[in-house]
Amino acid sequence: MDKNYDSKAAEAKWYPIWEKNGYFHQEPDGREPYSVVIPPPNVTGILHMGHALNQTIQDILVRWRRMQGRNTLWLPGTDHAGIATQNVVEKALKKEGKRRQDLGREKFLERVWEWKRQYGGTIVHQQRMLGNSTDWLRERFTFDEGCSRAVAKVFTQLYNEGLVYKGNYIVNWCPRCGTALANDEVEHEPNHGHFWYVRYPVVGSAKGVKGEPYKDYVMVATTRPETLPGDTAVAVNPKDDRYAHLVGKTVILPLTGREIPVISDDYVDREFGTGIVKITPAHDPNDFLVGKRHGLEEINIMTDDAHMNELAGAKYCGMDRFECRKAIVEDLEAGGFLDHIEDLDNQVGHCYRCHETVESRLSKQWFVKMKPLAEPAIAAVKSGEVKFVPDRWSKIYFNWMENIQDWCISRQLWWGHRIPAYYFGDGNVVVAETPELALEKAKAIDPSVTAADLQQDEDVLDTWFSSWLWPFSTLGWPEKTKDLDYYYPTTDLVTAQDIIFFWVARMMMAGIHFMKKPPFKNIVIHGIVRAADGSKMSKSKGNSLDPLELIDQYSADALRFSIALITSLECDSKVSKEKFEIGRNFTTKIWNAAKFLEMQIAALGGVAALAPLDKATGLSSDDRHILFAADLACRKVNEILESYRIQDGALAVYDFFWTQICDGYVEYVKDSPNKAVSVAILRDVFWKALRLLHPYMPFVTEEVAHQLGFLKDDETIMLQKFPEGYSDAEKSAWGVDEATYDFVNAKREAITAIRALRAEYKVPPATFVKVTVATDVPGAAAEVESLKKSMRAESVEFVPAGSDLAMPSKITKFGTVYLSLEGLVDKAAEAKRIAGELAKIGGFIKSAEAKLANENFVAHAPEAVVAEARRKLAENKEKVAQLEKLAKLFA
RNA sequence: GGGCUAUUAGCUCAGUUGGUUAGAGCGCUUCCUUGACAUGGAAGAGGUCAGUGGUUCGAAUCCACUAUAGCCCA
Repeated sequence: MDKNYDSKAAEAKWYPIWEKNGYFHQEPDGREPYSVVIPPPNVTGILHMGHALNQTIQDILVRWRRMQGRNTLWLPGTDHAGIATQNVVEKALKKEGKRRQDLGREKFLERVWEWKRQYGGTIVHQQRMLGNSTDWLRERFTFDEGCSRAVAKVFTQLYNEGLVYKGNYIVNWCPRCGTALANDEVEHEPNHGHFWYVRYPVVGSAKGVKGEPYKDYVMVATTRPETLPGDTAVAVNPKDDRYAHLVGKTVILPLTGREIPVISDDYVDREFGTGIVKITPAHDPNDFLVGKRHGLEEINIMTDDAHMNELAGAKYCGMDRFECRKAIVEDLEAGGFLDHIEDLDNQVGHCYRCHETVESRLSKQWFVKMKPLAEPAIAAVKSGEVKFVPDRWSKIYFNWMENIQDWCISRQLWWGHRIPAYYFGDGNVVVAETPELALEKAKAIDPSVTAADLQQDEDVLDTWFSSWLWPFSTLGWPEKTKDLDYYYPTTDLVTAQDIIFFWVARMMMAGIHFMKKPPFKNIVIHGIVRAADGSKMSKSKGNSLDPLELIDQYSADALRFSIALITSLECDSKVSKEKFEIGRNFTTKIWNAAKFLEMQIAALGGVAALAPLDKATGLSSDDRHILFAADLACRKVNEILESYRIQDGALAVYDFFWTQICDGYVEYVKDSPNKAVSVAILRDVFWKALRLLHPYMPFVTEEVAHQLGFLKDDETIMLQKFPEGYSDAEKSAWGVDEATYDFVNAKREAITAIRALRAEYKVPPATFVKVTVATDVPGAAAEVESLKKSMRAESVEFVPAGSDLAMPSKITKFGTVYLSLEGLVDKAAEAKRIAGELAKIGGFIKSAEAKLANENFVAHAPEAVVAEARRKLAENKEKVAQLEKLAKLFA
């Protein structure tokens, strides 16, 4: 093996081999399936830390299940990201001085597809760098032919069921993207705004002039004065006595002179502002509802790019909305209508794609009726059929599902699934999966209709309208495929909290509605990767880490292992670059330990010289200790991964490999009296450790497994059996039990004690010391050689427990260890040290005695707990007795 | 306004249903380049578990309130 591990070479070598040999791909068979669909990244996207975390978790689970022997599918793909992709191509067009309208719909779409072919593979390529074991043969795209067919079918079916409808409603409108947005595509952000207090004169009252206000008016507080020309009423709360006399009267809308009614509605908050609000049904969702209740006129005063139109009045027509706000405020001021201005912090909606301030706008859009779909989706989680991990996310899910609103699914874009609704004649509409079927339906209404008469809806569907079908459209639905039958429902869905509503909840609804089964059994929600200061990573802030850069610097294995070790499912994680040194250092450690093993095997004359484990006899306590530790680690890791505790699993293998194998057993093997057996054992536990590690660090484990000859050239660690520990028969044959494990731990405690004493007394590292151990622990004396080595002692003598010597000592589970300093003992210092220890133990004894003196404790606590407390107390009392005797020797 | 979460060592985080003298990594201190590894080894310092009150024989863990921080929804 080379002196250093070349991660770049290993990663570049193994991934293509895995992919080419089809290790990621399996076909339906008789085994239990384990299937996962990847949250499809945006096709315009590049790999970020969020993907790295999300996909590392999935790959760990998938590789683990595959090694367990499950038939495993991890299905990759991307989504077509309507707005984002269209924006990218429009930007490129702009450089050529063109708009999409100049090309026309068909040409423009050709351009987008061209772009997709050229650049759409970026993230898919980057995912391979991570080592993802996704089945690339089954890669899908939300806008590919099959997914598009699924979308058309779903839209049609929902329309036929009355769950899709078209209506004139107020929607969130992004004036920059020129399209409607769903409620959850709007991000609300704090804004330092103003409250403008405006006087609306009451009709019939004496009119004033500038500087001499109206004698009778109502005072309206508004945050959006530019919408004033669209007002069609002012409203007060019916319970508000202050204004009861105004209800039914008419007021004059300033600047326009238009007369509008004063109405009463529960929606009005008496405490907010003046308790009187202007009602602008075409420009505010709440006002819209009020308007419907009271039959108010809806006056849309803005264009689709947020400029004022002719209905806003000649003076304002053509102005940008914010420009118009200024102008109207000035005019109100000039006309004596503006009373005063207050500062107000409020929330303003922004487009989640381009961040433009969202406008509420009245327009004709398609909606999905959500309540009927939500009910069974709620029930599936309530009944436990589908579980959230961690469970608390189910509360968030219920909260959203129970207050669900209809979903606006039409988008005024070109890039996306065009709505399969066709118009003809005088307001007729048919909805069908294909133009041909639409024509048939149309002919049923009017036999004279031809294909040329059918006008397809201009709008496309929200990208999420295809993503919500992902778990089954990707498996071939609406065809009845083998894949669909075998892999659906998928087992686990792994995603971050921020798309529970966008995606997870909707997939639940679609899965249940169209497949009659929820799309997955477990929904694993992990945190968000944050910058070191806790802020969100963003390109504009410049605080984001690039996973590809980290891979370049530290290796993919290091990135994966580090991220697994530092993130927990429970909360968001703060990461900084230095964190990835953990994984890199671990990789180095694995490589070096492998080199050691290779050398040991070579020294013995090759693998063939190793004694088979089942015939190994005369195992030492250290041999049995590492076998016990290996057994424990295997059991633990399996159990931990069953409950998705990725972080705990990483810690468990890390500790097993580094502490148990490297710090513990490797040191023993160097001087093992029975090398052939010990190296055989090291080889065995090493191979187990590599397989335990493989889901976390796929590349270095594959490379080392081959270098050490665990695998032939044409084999892969990916498909080896995931270790489960040793059989009871093996363990009993070898004498591997907890008692031996504890015995060696006690021995190591004694070694540490001597090393500590050496350090305290500044014994030079090269100096050999004389050690005495006072102990009754059975088998202790047999460890003399390994103790001599580890303590760097010229001699280790054993005397019966209770033999008090006038030397620096420490009390351990292995016995009391004494370090001979041949008359150089600083008596005062030693007395002080002993006094310190006595004080420490004294505190414990006091509390332990109080505890055991408490009858309630003895009566209520489980027997084992009480027994343990007694044992501890006795042990420490004995320690005190010894320390007191020792103290006398130094007095 | 409604809801969720967090607060444990200088930093980042573990601590599974309440039951040892609360752990890890990084950082820090001291020492060590002996043949796997200085991307390393050995030894060590460092915490009244945010605060207050309660339940309990027993609380970092359960409950209530408070403070601080963050997120989601309206």
